[in-house]
Amino acid sequence: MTDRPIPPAATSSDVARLAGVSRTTVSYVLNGTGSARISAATRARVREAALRLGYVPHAAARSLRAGRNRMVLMPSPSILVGPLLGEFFLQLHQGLAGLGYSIAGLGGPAPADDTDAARAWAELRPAAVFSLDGTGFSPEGVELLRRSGVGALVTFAPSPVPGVHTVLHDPTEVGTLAADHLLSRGCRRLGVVVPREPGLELFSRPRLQGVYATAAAAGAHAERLDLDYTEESARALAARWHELRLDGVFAYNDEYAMLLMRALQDAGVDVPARTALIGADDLLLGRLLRPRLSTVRLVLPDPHELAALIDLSVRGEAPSRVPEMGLMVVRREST
Amino acid sequence: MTDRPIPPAATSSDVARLAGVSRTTVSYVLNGTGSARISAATRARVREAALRLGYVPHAAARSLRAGRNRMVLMPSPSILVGPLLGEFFLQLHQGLAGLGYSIAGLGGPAPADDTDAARAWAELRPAAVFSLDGTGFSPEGVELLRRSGVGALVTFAPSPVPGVHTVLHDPTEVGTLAADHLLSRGCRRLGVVVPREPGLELFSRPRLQGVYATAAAAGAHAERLDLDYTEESARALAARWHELRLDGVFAYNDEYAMLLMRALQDAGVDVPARTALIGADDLLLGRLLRPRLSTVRLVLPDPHELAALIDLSVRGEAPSRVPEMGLMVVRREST
DNA sequence: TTGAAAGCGCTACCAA
DNA sequence: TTGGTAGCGCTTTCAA
Repeated sequence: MTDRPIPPAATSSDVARLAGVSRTTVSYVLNGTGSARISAATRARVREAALRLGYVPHAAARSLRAGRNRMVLMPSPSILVGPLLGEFFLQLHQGLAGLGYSIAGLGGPAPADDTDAARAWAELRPAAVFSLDGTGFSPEGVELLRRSGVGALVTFAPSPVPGVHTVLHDPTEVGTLAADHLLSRGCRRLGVVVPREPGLELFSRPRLQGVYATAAAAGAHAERLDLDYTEESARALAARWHELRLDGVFAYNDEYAMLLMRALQDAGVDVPARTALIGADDLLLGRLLRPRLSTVRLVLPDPHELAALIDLSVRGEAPSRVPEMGLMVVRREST
Repeated sequence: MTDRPIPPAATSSDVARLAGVSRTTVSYVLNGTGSARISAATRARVREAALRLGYVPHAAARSLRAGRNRMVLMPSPSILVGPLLGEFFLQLHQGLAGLGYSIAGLGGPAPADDTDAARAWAELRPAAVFSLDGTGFSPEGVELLRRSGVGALVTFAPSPVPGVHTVLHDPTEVGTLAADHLLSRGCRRLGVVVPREPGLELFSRPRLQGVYATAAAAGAHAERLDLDYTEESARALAARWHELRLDGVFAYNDEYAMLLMRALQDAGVDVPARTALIGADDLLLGRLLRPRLSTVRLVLPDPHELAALIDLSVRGEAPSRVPEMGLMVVRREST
């Protein structure tokens, strides 16, 4: 890190002075607002001056004056970046938060401080907030954000969240599809692998519920199998396999499915003959397992459609429809 | 989405009016600045009014006035969130960018618009920018950000980036360690699996170089094996295995290693007897393979130390030292 | 074709 | 203990 003293940031006044024009003119030229009315020579002088000074407009001042903002906030749960980096970011956030900083980007806050999160975002007066896992969108959070003039709130959720554009995705349905599939393969005693990792409960619980409901409706048995993301835990589970007498298992996702499959095979349990196994998320690794892993695949909505929706909503128009998330069972060899 | 009209955001003037005090007093109370000098009764009235109005301070106005900001920007490459979501976010970004929005959060811009990215961040006048993969930290970008008053720039890189707090991590070293390990296991003809995915080149190329250099120094052979993240590609590679006559392979990471191991085993190539195989990143899945996968493990720096460093740097003090990233070979059964 | 000036919401200096 | 007020950097209306 060089410690050469840094010149203070150039303002539009500095640019104006160097170019020998008024701030008005600078603004017109740089924003192309009244450009047609400014002579080419002046335009060139202003541009040159801006470049020379390394001028960068001050977003805060601009949005303060404009009364609005073109920033879209996309906070994200640390689970999305995997356990190693996720943990790192989470702790980094905590450290910075403790020092009084707010963070825009990876590894969002714990779901605990829900309306705190909303408040932090509201302070930034963004045009939109896209909270993947719904953090910050409690009723109070939504109220707060809307009253702060945030134009569009978007999330993924099983049922419409009031005041929020909800991309419908019912995690229950993942469990339902998996259970339906297992039942159609003749299974009558189902197990559901549920991760013990705390952050995942939000996703795992509904998947479990889906299996329960479907099994109950078909008069089949279903039970929950808690699992740590470790070999030991999987081994312990596999050791109990005889007494469990399960003929079909839905694992939270393909990684947990792989974990269990390995343990079952090591314990001499044949998949799928003895126990059928299906995962979720359709990771490549599922195709590399032997037997190849059946899975429930998620189909994300069209990003461009979503972008257009956000824009529409920010501009105060009511979008006609919100895209949905799709699901499909991919049958391979493990079921 | 309810379409109930939203009241305009409350300002500190609104709070002052409702509480029957001046804006000064509101500011003092809410920020605890001169709190000691404000009567408890007044404090309570102000707090009550703020709550009733759902008042949220306007970060832009505040940082404009204060001349500084407490925001840390952590843009992130979409690779980090996996291929499915990564692709989704990347396209969402593009869509929004096309509509004139700037995005803070997941799935940053392509490395192409490097100084564009820096300019976008500079406009926000954040206290710090932590760019994991160094995007935006070209010499021009750094200059731009520093001149815009950004207090701390942090990144991971193999050698100190001028003007940036660099958490030293030499990806070359990953290749070096892997190659050293393979050589120590008696391998003389090394292969290096390099992903064809474009975003990964930044990381894969140095790892390859590390192997080349180490092999050359030991008088051993090393060659590059391009691989798509698909089964077909791995199968095709395995089919050429006889002619390649390699006795040791370093795969870009554990996932690619798993991909190759599967293909090799399907082709009847014994690992490690015929060819030793080592991955990187120490993912759980490596421990689930048979044989268990050897790997090069990354040891991230202490997040709290990093947070403290950022704070120090923002406050204009020169931190004594920047934490480093560590590496270690984890030997299992595949080598 | 260009400039002067008001004002966005907030904080902090100075006065009362 | 509290209030008046200036000014952060920018855009935009109105006037020249």
